[in-house]
Amino acid sequence: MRITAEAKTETRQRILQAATRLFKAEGWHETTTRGIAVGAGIATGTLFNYFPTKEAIAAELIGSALRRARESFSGEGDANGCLEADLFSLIWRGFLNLREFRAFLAPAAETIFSPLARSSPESPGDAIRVDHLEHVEEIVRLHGFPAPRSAVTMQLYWTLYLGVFAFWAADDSPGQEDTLALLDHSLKLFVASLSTIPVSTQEGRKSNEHY
Amino acid sequence: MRITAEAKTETRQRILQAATRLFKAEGWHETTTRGIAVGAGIATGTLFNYFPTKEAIAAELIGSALRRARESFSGEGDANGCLEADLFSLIWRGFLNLREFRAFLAPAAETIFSPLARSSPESPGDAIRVDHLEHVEEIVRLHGFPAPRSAVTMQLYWTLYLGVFAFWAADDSPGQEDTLALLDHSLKLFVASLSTIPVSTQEGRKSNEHY
DNA sequence: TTTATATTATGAGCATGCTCATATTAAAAC
DNA sequence: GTTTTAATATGAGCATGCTCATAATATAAA
Repeated sequence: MRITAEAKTETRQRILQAATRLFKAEGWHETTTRGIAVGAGIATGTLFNYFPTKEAIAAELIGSALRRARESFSGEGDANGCLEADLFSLIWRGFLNLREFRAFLAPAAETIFSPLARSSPESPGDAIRVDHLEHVEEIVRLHGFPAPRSAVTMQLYWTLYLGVFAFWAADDSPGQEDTLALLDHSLKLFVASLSTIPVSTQEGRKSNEHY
Repeated sequence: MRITAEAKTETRQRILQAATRLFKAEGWHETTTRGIAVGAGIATGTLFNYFPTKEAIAAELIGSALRRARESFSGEGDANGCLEADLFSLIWRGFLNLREFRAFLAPAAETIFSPLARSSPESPGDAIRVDHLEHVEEIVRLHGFPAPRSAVTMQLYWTLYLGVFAFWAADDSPGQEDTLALLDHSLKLFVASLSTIPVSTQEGRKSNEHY
């Protein structure tokens, strides 16, 4: 047995498809790795040659959905409003792309990128966080704010983002309008915080002509 | 076998003591329920007559530490600064009381009160969240703000609190000064948000003479 | 074609959180 | 003191995420 590169990516795809189907049909906790393996037509052990953990499978689904959202955001040149509007657009696009996963997302994401989980680079959710934050920083910079590299600032952004994310995952209001309200509110706070940096970590104080 | 009320509370205490010792010595994931049972001198099954889950044991430890912090806060009449200072004092007292658990707190709390975990009343961390939020609302009211019952507002508070909590649990800066900075910043945002409520859920707009 | 090698697939097996049928026992009923 | 009863203790056992020794096989070497 050697390489067979395309056979491997094919198996990988079958795993992701089976996992998607089962997560959506049965839920996160109810779906077993054995079940995914059967669905993909492989043995249990083989599954773990492709993904190190069950979480990593979901992280791949989530990550690629968010990647597509990011690409469509940059691609369509959607970055043309004020900072707040652009961040809103980026985040909301992400939610739209994750919509089909919403039902099982909360319990899955709990383990994948809980703020409590010390995010080590090997954690499946870490790449998602890093990618998202990089894009956000870029957008912030494009709007004339100095790079908000302060650990406090970006920590705060991620906290707010996760809060909105968690709320959205459980929001059954029509059109998720409650999430819209929370996202709106959270972004206002974040943008405001860019101009009101704590005294200890002074930066980003000029070029706040936006507010 | 009947009642023996004091024997039961004694066993309960032994469980909590053994759990504390093991969590601190071995860590959250490394500590097994079997180990706790042995440490408490009971059978594995008996453990689950006292606590429904492993998380519930940790939740009891965390909850009672925070309860003591709350009592010392109210007892000593420490509520005498501005709103921001009082919230700071309450939260920081909580951290001080949790200090001995800090090492294993992050992985434990991840499952106990992740924002992603849809908080059902039967979740072990739900009582902790509810108690804390009630106290915060009371403090906010004492400072002349109308009850911030808006779901958005309190959702936002809890998000910020968890963000600070998570940061604190992993913060190894001297004196946890980075946590101090983040907490300061987060509270400023929350207090500011009390006076800048989103248009859809209008409330809390008057009596903002504090800021 | 045959043999060797590197790589992937396999499923029995492990650890652990938790359950449940059964055993045990302290108090009530007699 | 004996029997009955109801609460509690027990540990074998289950489900599941994941591991690892072994089997299988596609390619390279001979």
